[in-house]
Amino acid sequence: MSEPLSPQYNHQSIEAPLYREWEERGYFRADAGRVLRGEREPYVIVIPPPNVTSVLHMGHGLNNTLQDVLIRWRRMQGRETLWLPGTDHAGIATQNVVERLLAQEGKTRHDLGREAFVERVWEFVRQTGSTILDQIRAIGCSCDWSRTRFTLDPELSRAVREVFVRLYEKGLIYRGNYIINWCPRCLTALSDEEAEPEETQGKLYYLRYPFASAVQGDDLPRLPDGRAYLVVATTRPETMLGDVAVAVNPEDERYRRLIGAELELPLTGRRIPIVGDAFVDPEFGTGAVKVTPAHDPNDFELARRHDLPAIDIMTPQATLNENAPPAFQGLDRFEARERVIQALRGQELLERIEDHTHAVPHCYRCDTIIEPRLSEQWFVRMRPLAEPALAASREGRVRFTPERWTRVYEHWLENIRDWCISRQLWWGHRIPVWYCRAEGCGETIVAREDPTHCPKCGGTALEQDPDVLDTWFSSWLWPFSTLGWPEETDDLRAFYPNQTLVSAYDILFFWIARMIMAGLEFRGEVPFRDVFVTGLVRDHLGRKMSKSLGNGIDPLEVVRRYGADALRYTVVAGAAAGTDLFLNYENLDESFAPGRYFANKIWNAGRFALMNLGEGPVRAVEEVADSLELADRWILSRLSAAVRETTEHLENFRLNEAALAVRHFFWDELADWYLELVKPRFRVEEAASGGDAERAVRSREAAAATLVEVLDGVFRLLHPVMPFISEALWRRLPRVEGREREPSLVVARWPEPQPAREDATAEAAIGALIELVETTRSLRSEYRIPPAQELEIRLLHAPELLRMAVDAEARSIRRLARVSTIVYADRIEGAGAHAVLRSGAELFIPLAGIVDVAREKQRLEEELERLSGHLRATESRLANEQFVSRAPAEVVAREREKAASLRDQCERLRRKLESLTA
RNA sequence: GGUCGCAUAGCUCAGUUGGUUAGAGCGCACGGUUCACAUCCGUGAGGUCCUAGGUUCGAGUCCUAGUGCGACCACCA
Repeated sequence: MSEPLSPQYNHQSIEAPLYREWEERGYFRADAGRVLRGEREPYVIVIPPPNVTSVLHMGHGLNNTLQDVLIRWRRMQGRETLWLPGTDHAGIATQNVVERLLAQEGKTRHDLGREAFVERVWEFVRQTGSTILDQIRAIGCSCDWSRTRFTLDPELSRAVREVFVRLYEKGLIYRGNYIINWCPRCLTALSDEEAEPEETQGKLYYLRYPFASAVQGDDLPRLPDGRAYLVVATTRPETMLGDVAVAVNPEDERYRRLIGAELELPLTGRRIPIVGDAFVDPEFGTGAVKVTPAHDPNDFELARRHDLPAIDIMTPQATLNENAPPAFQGLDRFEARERVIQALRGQELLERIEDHTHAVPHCYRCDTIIEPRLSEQWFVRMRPLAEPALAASREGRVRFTPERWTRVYEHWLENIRDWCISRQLWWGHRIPVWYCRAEGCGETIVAREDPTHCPKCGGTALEQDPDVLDTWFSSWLWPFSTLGWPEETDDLRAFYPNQTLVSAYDILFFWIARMIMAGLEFRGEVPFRDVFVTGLVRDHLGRKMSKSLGNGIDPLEVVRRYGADALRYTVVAGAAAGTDLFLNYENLDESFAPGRYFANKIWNAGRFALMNLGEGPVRAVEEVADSLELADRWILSRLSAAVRETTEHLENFRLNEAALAVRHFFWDELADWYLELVKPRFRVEEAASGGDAERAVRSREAAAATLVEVLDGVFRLLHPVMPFISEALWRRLPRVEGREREPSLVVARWPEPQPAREDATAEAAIGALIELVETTRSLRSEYRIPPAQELEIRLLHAPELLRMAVDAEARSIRRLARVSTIVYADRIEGAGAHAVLRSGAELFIPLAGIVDVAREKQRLEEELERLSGHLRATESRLANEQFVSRAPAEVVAREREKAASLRDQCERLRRKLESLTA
């Protein structure tokens, strides 16, 4: 308690021990019982589970800080608060990481075999699995670590199976042969959301397909050998080897009569028909489309309509297979493209090549170009799940902040497509489907428990589906699977639905929308009432932070250098709701300056206050009410306003404004003015030597009581955003007589506004005082008066409020403005600096010999011009009858007051100018 | 192609239902060894609130059009 505080805030010695203590005392742990007994309202957030192999990046830093602010604030409000942490097994991402490690040993997963490989991944996950969670601890997050979950935990796996079986039984899960997004590197199917379109500069190739037999018509172009041909345009010429038709629009006059004719597919010799289909856009390319059902989703649909076969010409690795002509077999798809073009050109079958920009889908995990591929996969029928999720947002049962995300969400649901959920991976939840291999049986078994025999034929030759589920198939259950579902646990009853979800917009479809669907389907209730959508973290050039660009910022490095609080304040204050946060990775000092400076300021202001307060207990403000001085009443009033503002901002998810409001109060009001104003009152001996010792003691007592009260309040307001520094200083506050204090700010109560302490008189008086000091300083700077030179100031027309403040704070004014004498005067003489204050007073500083008349005159003229401009505008407004009759009364009244005051000020300035000229 | 968002100080952004003389942080300039803090203190410069119309007594804020960015969605091969 009594060790001196260092002038620099040393976060390293403070943060880790405090965090350990909070955790040990169980402050972060939620108690379902208190909710179920009706003792407390719950407040629950589930963390967006980071990938188990990931390391903390600034996106986590931002997102988790925002969650912690909400959680800590609600906890202080007395809610039973649960912030449930955990990690995601991240199917493809994790499998890729371990496969890369194996590759370094020169092995593939196939060398190990499935079982050994999965064990290897588990080993890796056990080793690294808690890294990211420890990093989240380092930024101060108050998660309930006793409830940490992993999407591959047995309980969560059970929920996954339950969901699969229920959906299957309901007919919402089916297996089928469709075109899916295939990653030839990861060797797995992907969902539509996992295929990321990227604008790509490509080519549009115009190919000539000769007619197989003679056709009528002179208008058709002909090859040198006399055969007529049709031109088709494609971006992927290599797929022509799998063409089964050419389609044209039946309305297209150019081609209508050709429907039914046959073409000879070059390089293969196959005969393919020309079909008519309204899908074809006559405007694009030549208006004739090659149809490749096995390698394009549209062609696949078109082929179904026309009963055409699909010819798959590629292997899973996207090399050409045995269905391609021998010359192309084994070639990679892009190499094949070149060869096909060469071959066609050789036969004069390549018409031309154009540049063409189009969106090419890439694997969201490895960025390989997706190959649309025909294969048998499992799907979820989404339409029936989407309807209730749409209704939930339309009826306001789930709300998005910022609101605009509602439309994005609804648009996606309105156009939802079935979800491909099977992945050809080894790491993940195995699909709970078995096939009976018994002769002539072929039963498909979908079961919660592993079956031992076939329920149809009784045979035991069962084979489980080799595929695993999309990793998001477990994440979408996160808000309730983590609470024990499908068991009807206490946690589930107490903490579902959750209250708020905090997530970046890039996983709106992947995760947020699907959670809402799952919550409604399996619990009949939205999983959370509010979705707080955060922005992304970008670098100063606006690029998303990423490993490959090397433009990332390591939050732990920031914590090490400036402390968690500096990091937290910077990101909270810098991230307006829903907008991206820009940070310069090349200059951390600058990027994190707001938090760094503020933390230091808090530390020093706190240190100074504590030094003055000493160790002894102070009296409660209520006990010294009669001794409170103007400044005390002012700061107490301001505190109440700050409490109200901060709370309102938090309630509306304007966390940045909340942070700024606290900063403004702390720095611009408490530190800059109140601390300066009370300084003299803590020098009792000095004050007492003036005569009235008893009065000096009482004044000091009042100041101490107020200071402790205000610091206590502001540390509480500060705590959700800057938990460490606020707690460290708060604990050192002297005891207040007759009051119990909570053991920690973590569990301290959130302050309430105190209307009884709001004091318009004190606010106006101290406000006028501040203006006086600032104007004096400004004149000093304007006239280049040396800082050390003491001034005499004269006040004319000083209103009662200002006199009150000047009398109360004469000593402080002398010090803060370096003024030796303050005189109330009714006239002024001689040269000097002159200003009209908003409070109505006139300030005059005699400066004979320093101020030259010409200069002062010029300044006054400028001032007069400025003021009369405002006056004219105000008067014209008041002259407008419409304004006077229609504007709210208080606005008009305010305008009238303003006009009167401006008129008065202008008048005085004019007189002063006259006297100067005379 | 569709939808949405953004455009305010050198930079990053606030500005909540239209209503005092449009704000903050950083940066910049000038001045400061006042016993909490130079990660500080003081003072200051810097804005036709993208453009053009409109609604209104009143527009940074609402409407329309345009320009420029950005994002998301989408089957033009």
